[in-house]
Amino acid sequence: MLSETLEKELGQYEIGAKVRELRLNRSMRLVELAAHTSLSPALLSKIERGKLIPTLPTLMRIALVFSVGLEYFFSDDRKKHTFAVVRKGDRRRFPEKMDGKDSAYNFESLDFAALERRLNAFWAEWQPIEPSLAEPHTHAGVEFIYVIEGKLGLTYRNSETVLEAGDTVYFDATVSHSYRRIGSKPCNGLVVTVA
Amino acid sequence: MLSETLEKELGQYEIGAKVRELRLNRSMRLVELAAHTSLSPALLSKIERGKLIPTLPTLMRIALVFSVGLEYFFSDDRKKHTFAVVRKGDRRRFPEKMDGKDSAYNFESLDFAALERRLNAFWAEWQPIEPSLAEPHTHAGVEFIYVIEGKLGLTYRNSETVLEAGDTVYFDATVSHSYRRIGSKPCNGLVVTVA
DNA sequence: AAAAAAATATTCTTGTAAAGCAAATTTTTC
DNA sequence: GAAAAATTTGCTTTACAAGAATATTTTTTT
Repeated sequence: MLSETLEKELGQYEIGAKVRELRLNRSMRLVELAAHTSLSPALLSKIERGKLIPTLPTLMRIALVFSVGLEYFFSDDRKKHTFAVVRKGDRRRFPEKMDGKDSAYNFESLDFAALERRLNAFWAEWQPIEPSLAEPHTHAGVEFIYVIEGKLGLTYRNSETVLEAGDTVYFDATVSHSYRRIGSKPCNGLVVTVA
Repeated sequence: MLSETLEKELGQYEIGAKVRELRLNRSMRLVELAAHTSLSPALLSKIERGKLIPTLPTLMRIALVFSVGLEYFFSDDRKKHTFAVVRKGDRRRFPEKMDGKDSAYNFESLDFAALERRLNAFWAEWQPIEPSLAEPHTHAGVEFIYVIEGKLGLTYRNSETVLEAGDTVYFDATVSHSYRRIGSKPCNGLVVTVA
């Protein structure tokens, strides 16, 4: 029998639902898909209803009919991307304030709440702090920074890079990184992450 | 037996190679991975060498050990994301110039040439033009724009949205879109695309 | 450099669950 | 409401993934 958590982990992908969606989008019958894949309608029915986990060769046959890669079944790219505007004054600002004292960064989320969370953007304002207080952090995906004004120190892995207005940096965010404002002039810019 | 083309199609993903890479990156032995997954070293050996196609539950067990999703094995995201800085003065500018007259946009690529082309960023400067000359275009993925200064008109599908300094917009780039500068003051901003 | 140890690979066997078949049920059409 | 079409369910078969044991290769040790 399949372990409890394992079944749940696999379930999240909704492989069957995706197959059914692909098929119905082309108003194809089970028998037709069966013919194209050399599989039985019964099998396809079970797969679509999540009653059975297909083998990879079987899933590959299905993928070939619909001209999708196997990654289709293991990611959530059935994105309904629309169109979203965030006005300068409508940005959600955070953090609120950390027990009285100001925090090192102020971020304003350019928040595309309704959308798939693949791309996240922030307008950021960096406050002057002790370098030691700049907490290194790590997260999934890649990060991209554009400095609009001021001077920003970015510590990546061990060494610090100084970025000035108009400079850009791109890096793997799974490696620990931290930033700090350098100098007395205001420092802000754009932070974009893609997970 | 497995069909010829089917085997080839599955082979492209190099599932085994990815498993081995994950394991060796953590200098883990087959026996250790076997212990963590409750699978036999022999089985893992076969999988890594492509001698056997694992079932999805088996692959899921492996994925869980390395904290990756199953999509890891079906896409080419074994990204060698390093760390890249583009200085303000080092941007590659384009277009050069279109037969004498200036073009509607000037883009400066914040070019991460060596990296996987998932995220592309540009610094853009929009010139004043006749609305009719703003060619609508379309490309894969999503697009994100942050207006640094000036007033930008973005036509999406049919209607135009006016963006001012600090405003942001995000949209599905597979829908036709075009931009134009509004007013006499300079207009520029950041354009980020994720394909 | 040889021997010992460790790690990986191969072979053969077995058990499980995917895949098929055929009958039953549900849904659609006339 | 009957007939037809499409899908689902239960049962059976069978392919092949997974394991155990053995062999080979690689690495380490003295």
